[in-house]
Amino acid sequence: MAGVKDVARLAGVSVATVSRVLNDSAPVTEETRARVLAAVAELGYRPNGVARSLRTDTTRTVGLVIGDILNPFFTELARAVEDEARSAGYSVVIGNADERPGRQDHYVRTLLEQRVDGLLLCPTAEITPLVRDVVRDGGPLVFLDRTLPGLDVPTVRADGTAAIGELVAHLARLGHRRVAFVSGPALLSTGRERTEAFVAALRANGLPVRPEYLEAGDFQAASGRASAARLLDLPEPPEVIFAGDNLMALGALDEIRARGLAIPGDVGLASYDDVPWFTHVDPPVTAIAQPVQDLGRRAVRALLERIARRPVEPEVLAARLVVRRSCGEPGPDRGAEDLAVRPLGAGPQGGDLTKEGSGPA
Amino acid sequence: MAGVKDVARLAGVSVATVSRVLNDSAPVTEETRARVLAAVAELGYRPNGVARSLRTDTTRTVGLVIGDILNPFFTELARAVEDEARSAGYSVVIGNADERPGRQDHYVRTLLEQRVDGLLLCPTAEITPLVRDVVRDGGPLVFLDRTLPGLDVPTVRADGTAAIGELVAHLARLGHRRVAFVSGPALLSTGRERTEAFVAALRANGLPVRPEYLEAGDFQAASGRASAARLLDLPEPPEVIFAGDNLMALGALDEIRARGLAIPGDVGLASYDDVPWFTHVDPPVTAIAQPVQDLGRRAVRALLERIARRPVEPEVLAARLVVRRSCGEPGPDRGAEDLAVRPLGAGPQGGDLTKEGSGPA
DNA sequence: TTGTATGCGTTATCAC
DNA sequence: GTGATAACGCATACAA
Repeated sequence: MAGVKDVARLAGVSVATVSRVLNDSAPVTEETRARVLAAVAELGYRPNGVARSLRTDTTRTVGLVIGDILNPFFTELARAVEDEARSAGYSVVIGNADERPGRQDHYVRTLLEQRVDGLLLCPTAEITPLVRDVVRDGGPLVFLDRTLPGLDVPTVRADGTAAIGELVAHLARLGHRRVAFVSGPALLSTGRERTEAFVAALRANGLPVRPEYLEAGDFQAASGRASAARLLDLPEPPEVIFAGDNLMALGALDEIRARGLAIPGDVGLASYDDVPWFTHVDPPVTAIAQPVQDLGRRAVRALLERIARRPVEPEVLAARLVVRRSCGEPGPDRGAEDLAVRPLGAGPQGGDLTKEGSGPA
Repeated sequence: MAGVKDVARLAGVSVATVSRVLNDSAPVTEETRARVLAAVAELGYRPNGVARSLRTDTTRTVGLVIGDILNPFFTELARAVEDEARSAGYSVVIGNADERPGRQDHYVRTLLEQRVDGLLLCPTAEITPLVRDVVRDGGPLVFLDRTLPGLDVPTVRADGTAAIGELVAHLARLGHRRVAFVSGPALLSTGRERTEAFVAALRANGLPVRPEYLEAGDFQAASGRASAARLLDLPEPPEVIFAGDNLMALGALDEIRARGLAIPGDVGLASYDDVPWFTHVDPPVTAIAQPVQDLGRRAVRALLERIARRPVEPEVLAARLVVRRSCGEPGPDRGAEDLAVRPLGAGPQGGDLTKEGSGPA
């Protein structure tokens, strides 16, 4: 493959001049510039990014380690991160931890060895020694979506406390008293916080807090299904199951369907995370939507600041409740107006409506 | 950051020995090896992959350019590719073309400059000059999911001809005669082939082929919605709309719901691609499932062969029909047994059942 | 078994 | 405005 040398020879200039033209790092005669460009085109020269990175000690690349690439929340997040990074001239290398600390470490290590300029990490449950090391080293690092306890790292995340409060109040208003929650891993901020917010909301609304209604899942569909099964097998099963993320909601849905139960007649369902297909489930699923685009955008901006060695503040965005009809909300069994029909890709946070499904006027 | 030199100095050996220990590329005394490893640990040394790649002319990295990261088909594919690549010691860098030739080229260029060892490309509709160049250069390249006409590149893809034939026969048996198809871009093999198979199947089943029932979409949700709108506005609208991919099916679903139409009463719906939530739509969506895992796995294997400079044959896998109830299939309106409840992540091609939803015995 | 020295392709420093 | 050359961090050919 052709290198700067070949280009230089063909254009009758030095390698230094070629480099100057390619990076316009110094003034060059219009004529020589043309000759160089012609040579580049003729040889089909493609600069060697590896060599360039070695020399400049920068890769114009950031790493993004997500929890689970099959989770629509994370793919939307990845999409947002990529858009923002690209517009800043950075490439994004995605690593899929699959919610496994081992995999996470694999990618963190790989990305670090690839010398990415910065790292966006949605940490898995455990604080691994590697992550601790990386934090200590002080390289550009931003936690996204999740925090880890006791680690001083700038974090961009959403807070669902208020939305969960609204949801529980909403359920209470609908007359429900037995509400169960399938949480994520307690070691994860997103797991712990949602549980705490849920319990607090129960208390605030005068609903009983029953330990057997607090299931511990792992954000994957299978655990949602297993938890739903245990809840439904209880002598006194809950009236509503609130899943801690969209995959566990899918799992719960699987279990409910498999038992031939009706929603919300036999059991209601609500979910943390909103995904496009929730509007097409029968009945449409009441959910809490995170500001995914914003999360991604801000995380990239924060990381770029860190890369520039500037300090950044943690950012906490608010999630919001989207009322549909899976919890026994009043409204027609089927209708046009009460189904959110938002353009896909616009993301859940577009618009300022906080309620859907109020039915025809 | 610490380099081999520092490690060498601390361990009291030469840089060559350090390298030998780290890559065990040559025999080293157990004792010196221990000293080196100790030094590595003490310094928290992380090898510089950039320098290594420059020296060895290999990055142990492959590029994967997908059509759209918000499309579950592609994320499942990416997942499969990553798994297979990782087990072969390769990292995967994902680029999201967003179905735009410009973006595709951006990532192809970036990946090439990053000197990935091989490239997996799901080409967008147009043959761009860049892609033509890359093909001509003859580097390790494999097309995945889609082919481009007139380009001699090894391709791994699924063929839905038989499954589409089955679907149309299925619809004919249900008594439908007016069936419309929303295709992907005609420039894409996946767009063209599905259309051709559809038309051929109509003829084979004695159903009329009406030009106004052939809509041209672009594999994105918005186009599915627009196409559905046009079809439903026809003086004689189709009885069933068959969407060329899952996103256009989602768009069509949006439009149908927005009009307050009943499925399958007012209009039936079928989709190419199967996704987990199709089982939870009301009614569950009849679909054609692609062997996504296999596609990803085989593509990686093919690429590794090309990296090793060995020739590979194109691979064509079969898609299969999954009958549910969105086309007026008989069966209860709701039930446990007729809803596919497959573990998420196992993927649509697990098992050999070709029908779901036959109802209780 | 170990050490020395060269070069990978580029950018940047310094002279001219 | 341009050219010669050192250096980036590592792997390896060759020497010992």
